[in-house]
Amino acid sequence: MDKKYDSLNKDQKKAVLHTEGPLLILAGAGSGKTRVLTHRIAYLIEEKKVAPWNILAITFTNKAAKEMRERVDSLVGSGSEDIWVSTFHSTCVKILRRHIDKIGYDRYFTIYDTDDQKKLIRDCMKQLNVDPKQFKENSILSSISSAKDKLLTPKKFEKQAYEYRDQVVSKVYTMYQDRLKKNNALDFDDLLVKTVEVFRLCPDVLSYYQDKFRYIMVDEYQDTNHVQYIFVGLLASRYKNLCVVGDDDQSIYRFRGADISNILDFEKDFRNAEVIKLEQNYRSSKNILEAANQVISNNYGRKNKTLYTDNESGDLINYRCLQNEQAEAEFMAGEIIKGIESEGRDFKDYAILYRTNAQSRVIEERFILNNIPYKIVGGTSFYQRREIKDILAYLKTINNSTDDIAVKRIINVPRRGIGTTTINKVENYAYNNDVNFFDALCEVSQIPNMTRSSKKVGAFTHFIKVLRVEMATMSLVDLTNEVIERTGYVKELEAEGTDEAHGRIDNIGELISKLTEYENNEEEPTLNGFLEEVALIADIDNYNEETNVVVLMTMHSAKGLEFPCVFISGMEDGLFPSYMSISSGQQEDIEEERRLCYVGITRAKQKLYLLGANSRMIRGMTQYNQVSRFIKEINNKLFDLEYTKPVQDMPNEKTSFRKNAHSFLKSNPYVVKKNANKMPAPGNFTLNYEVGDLVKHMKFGIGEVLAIQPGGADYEVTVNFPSAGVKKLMARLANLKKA
DNA sequence: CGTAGTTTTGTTTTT
DNA sequence: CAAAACTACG
Repeated sequence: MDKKYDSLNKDQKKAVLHTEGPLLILAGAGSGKTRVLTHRIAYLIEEKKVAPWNILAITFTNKAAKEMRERVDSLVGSGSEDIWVSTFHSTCVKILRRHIDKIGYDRYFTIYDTDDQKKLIRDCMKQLNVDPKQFKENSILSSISSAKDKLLTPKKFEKQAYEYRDQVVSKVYTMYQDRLKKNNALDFDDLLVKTVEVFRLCPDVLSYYQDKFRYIMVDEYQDTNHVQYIFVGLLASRYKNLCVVGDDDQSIYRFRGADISNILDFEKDFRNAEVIKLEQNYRSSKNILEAANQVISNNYGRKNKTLYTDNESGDLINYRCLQNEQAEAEFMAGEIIKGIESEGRDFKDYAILYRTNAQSRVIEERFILNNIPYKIVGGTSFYQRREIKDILAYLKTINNSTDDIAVKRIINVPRRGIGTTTINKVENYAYNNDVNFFDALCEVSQIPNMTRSSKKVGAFTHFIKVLRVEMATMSLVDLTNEVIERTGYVKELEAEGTDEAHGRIDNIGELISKLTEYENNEEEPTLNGFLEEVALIADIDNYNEETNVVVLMTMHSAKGLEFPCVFISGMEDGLFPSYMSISSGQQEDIEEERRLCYVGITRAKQKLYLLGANSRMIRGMTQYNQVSRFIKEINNKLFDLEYTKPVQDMPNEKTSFRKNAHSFLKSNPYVVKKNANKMPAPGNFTLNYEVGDLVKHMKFGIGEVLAIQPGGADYEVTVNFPSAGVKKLMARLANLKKA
């Protein structure tokens, strides 16, 4: 056997060599599970002589899939391109593109994202006269989605809808599903549901894939939902060479239907399943790992395992409660600068993790001010931007005119004088004659009282039809440029002339380059193929750890990643754990948050900061939160108390019952008070300018110094720039030169 | 039909 | 605090 397998530890090796029959690998955080998976695939191909095309590996993100393929490549040399390594969703799309016609769908279906789903649901509610005040589309959407997860068809759902609300949902669900089919569209849940449907209705198709995928591996098994569980079960039922990898402590997608019992009951589902635990952590320092273990030990119903590491104890954990979210951001910026200047760190060594995407804003503002390069992963992603969705809607309309949602999106964008009254008339006509929206538009002359707008509608449908013909002889980039040109989309933005409009134009340029990239990389680039790729992409897929920038993301997005230094921002009750999880009163909700905390902590290799703010602006309201309960679950011996300085002024008496970091630590027996009040000196450098001087800044140009204040290890300099206004800068970062 | 101005609403997390 | 939804007017 090749010596590359010798680098594995005993348990890892056991997992690699166990190739036949069901296998559950309980892989703790940082225990090298990706190494195990890649080596296992290599072993199957090299030593067991399994054909690469007989292997299916399912990962959580496209990024993970790509990485896995690359790593297998470097282990086995070649052949990895024939392995199916992809996410659940892309795997299903691949299967459905070949076989969905067997259950009465068109193989060129489009994929609806959450935005599209919401619009369609709203249309259905309108049609059914469901009061949107009484029934929120979001809650209806999540009911429908969870019904699909459980493989409840509209018919089955109707049968068990006893309550009034369920009956309403049932009506909407039935119509929604019907409209999806008419639009020749599938939503995310459908990708799984329809694949299972194909498998169940067409035994020959199922049989083909069972035989093809003799060896199946599923990563992040703790986050699979019911359909995914059924999907895997169906595929693996013939050979039973199913290897699932997961960690029940890292199950963080319950809100999306993930069912933790899939992993907890694996041994029941597959008798004689082998179970291997990977408990040695190679990632984090002892202190960090111990903190993580302490937090997670407060959960019930876990698989019994304890992570250990041979790594050094490392630094203590830096827990701090700052005055407000601005101070929190400022502190992070300062620490990063310090690390770069005095510890030789790079920007890319740092990750900032938070509970909610909204928290990124303040941090982003601070980083811009301090010239810290950063990248935000998640939130409103590129493909969710209005201008991008608009252009894509044109492409979708050209690609598939039955996609009502896309057509409606662009029918009057840019304005061409087709307003709500016209649209309503066309909509009614479409509904009454059971045709698609675009077809109705084409038959505009049949619709009564439409003399005025029929000309404009005709021009629009003609435009689309022309492009549809031209498409055959054009590249995708040319087609898109043609759309932009002939609609005057960019021209209109130029006329606006605002910063925002220019940003949108830049984004459209970015879309063009993504199209170019797609056309260059793909052997057979098609419009449909591009739209599919776009639909299934997640923001994390574009994250590149090589780029030397600080990365900001939610703890959910950070799963599977690791960084030398990690900040977790917003360690406050009500934010993390979230208000929702506290107020629901359900133990499970808090436990899920705790698992998320465990995920967050275990991302750190060397240095961990847990930060909170005394007050924080949330949705326009200032909130005073208590210290997160998760902080209290960590033994104070692990905190670097030297840096846990007290929060001085409380905002007012009303909030005095809330514990701040200081009073908590004071009342805690573990606390050894050590220089608790000492502020770090302003550092060993001096400023060569003073108040009243003119200074020069890289970005803002020349300005006048209004004030200089010592703050932490640095000076905060207030400068009035004629071009940019008054800015507060950290002296170390701003690199101001006397002018 | 389009616009500007006003009111309401919402936030966990995402393939 | 924003974005979305609504309202009133030309």
